[in-house]
Amino acid sequence: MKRKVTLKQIAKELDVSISTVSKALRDSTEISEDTRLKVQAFAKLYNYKPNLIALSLKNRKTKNIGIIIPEIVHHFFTTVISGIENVANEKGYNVIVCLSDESFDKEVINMEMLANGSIDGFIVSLSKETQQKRDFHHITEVINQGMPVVMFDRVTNDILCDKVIIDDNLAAFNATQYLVDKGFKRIALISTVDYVSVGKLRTEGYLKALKLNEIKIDENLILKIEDTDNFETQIVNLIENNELDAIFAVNEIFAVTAIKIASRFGKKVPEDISIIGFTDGIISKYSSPSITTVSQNGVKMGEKAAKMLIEKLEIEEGEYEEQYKTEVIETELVERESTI
Amino acid sequence: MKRKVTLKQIAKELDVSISTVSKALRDSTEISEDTRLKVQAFAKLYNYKPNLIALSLKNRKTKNIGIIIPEIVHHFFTTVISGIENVANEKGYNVIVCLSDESFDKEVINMEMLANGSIDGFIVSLSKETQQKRDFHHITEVINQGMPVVMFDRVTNDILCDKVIIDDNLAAFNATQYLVDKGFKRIALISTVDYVSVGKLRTEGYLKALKLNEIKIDENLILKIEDTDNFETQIVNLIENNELDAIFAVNEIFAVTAIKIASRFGKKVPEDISIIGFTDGIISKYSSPSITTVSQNGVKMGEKAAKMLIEKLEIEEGEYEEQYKTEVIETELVERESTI
DNA sequence: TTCTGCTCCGAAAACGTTTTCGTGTTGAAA
DNA sequence: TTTCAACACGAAAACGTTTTCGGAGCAGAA
Repeated sequence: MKRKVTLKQIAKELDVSISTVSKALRDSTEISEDTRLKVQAFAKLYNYKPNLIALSLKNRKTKNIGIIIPEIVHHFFTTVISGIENVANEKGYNVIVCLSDESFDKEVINMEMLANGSIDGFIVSLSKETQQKRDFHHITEVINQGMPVVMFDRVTNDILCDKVIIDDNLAAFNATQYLVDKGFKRIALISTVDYVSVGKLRTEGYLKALKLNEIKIDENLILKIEDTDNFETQIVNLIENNELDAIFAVNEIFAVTAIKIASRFGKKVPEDISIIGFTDGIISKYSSPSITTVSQNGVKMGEKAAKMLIEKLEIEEGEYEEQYKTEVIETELVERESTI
Repeated sequence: MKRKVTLKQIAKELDVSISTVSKALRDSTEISEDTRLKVQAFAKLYNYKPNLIALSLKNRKTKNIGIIIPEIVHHFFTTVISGIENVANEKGYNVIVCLSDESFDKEVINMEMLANGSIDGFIVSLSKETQQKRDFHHITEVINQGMPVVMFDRVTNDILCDKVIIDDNLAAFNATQYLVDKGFKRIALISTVDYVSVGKLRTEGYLKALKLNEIKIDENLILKIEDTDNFETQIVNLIENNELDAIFAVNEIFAVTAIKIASRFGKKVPEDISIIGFTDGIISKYSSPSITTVSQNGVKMGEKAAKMLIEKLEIEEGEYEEQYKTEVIETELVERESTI
């Protein structure tokens, strides 16, 4: 068990100073070729690698990016992480992942933890609880400390920073319009409660499409699911008690559950009822019938977010110009078997 | 934009020495109550938090755990991460995630990167390429440096370290036996190539069950899928050209695909053919029919791995006893709709 | 008065780097 | 012989902590 070798040890061994070793390894012209080669050979032999913690302390840069997301067992978020990793890795950054578990407190604790030197910048998607409380002091705090933050997907207008989102409103509008174009009139919506930003926006898009096409809005066809506890029975009620042409669900789980329940009531998908989901995840792809869905392209979101963050990090050097952008990732309707 | 306050600044402001501030904040008896309270009040006011990088350097402990996995867009691995996070968080550790993308080189680079001070220990699941090359020098190297490593799921006997696995052989045996008990004779296996450790073990379990029950082994019923490219057509061949009672697939994707293809050939699941998968992920749960599967409990694996690692980390202080354990997480057959 | 012991605090080292600023030695130019 | 630049290297500071050790000041005892 040989501990990692340090500059000091090399210096001692070769009977030169630490500074000489450091300079030799960085090919400084201050050092004669003789000693330079000697040092480099020795370093290579002992597999010297600079200690990154020491470098972090010296440079006040960690080359780490902190990610705070509500959940990791969630296909969309993993695709985002994957995208972030792609570009982070390429630019020499590591990724520290923290889960808020949809809890405000954990989100705060994790952020404060990471903010104390462990990372150079944040990529965040807000927890449900945070969105509900509308308390963002932990975010503003790190921003005030000069640490760049990029928010994605679950964002808020109360914070000024870079953001990467999809146009949830438009995507929902397009999905609904797609159903309208197929001639459906009784289109149900399975959404989440309004304090989840994306749920609200998607609901608005749905409503807009109906209004534009002069379809009467029937409140009975709009389901806002509070929590994932007993959402099945709520969907049962929706399908059992209403005549439906089509359903637009704001996520995969709701969509696939709707399919199951529909077929339980003898309604075949897509023959009797068409269903569109949201998020092009594993479920949509492998469900039978496979699900027509709004693809968010999490990888692209992650890549974009990481690019924006790293750009800020590397610029920060010079004068900082407080210019915040909001990037909108285009969505796409992936047509599969769950719609006519 | 106010930068984070340091001990030095507090010391200057209150006109005491840095050591006094440090001691006061740590409630040392060396400091009079007067100055102690004064310092603490000031620190609280300016929201002082110790810089973790400086602490890492001083203590030679980062309180970070490095995770290296082949893929993150993979339900099983995310559940493992989730489990690791659970206990890591509780014990005050952060988690740095790196993806090898199933590539040997990326695995090596990531490990070397993290080994240079960023973390205290590793939790690793080997990439396919690494398993194929059987080159584990990067692992032995960090172990030799005194850095604890815990491997999970995709492990190797060539390395001595703590491991967390499931009994793939037994699990596969049980699943196969379950099918035999239902009276099936012509049971197909959809597995991966042998160099993937778990694929090999599961194949062995399948064979063992057949032998034990004196069922003739038909090589035509055994599919070893090399890569995820055109596995569909291979499964088509299997189902089209053979009379099958049942299928045992070594992962969810293979299982759900088999279901789809079977029904494409007019064979209903489970009436005409029973199917068992592996990994109790989202697909198995939401597929229709939902899939009977071997549940690995990734969360538990992650928790166990993290516990073992942290235990090693906190003991390491005293004398190190080279005692390596291999924990076996029990599996469970989750019965659903895809079997009679 | 001198010694002992206690209270309270500061200097300095250490963790592993990088970098600035000397400084001693050489050789050549004046 | 003196001066000066070039060369090669080292000392030290800095990043932000913690901790050891030493010491100043003071009170009480001898």
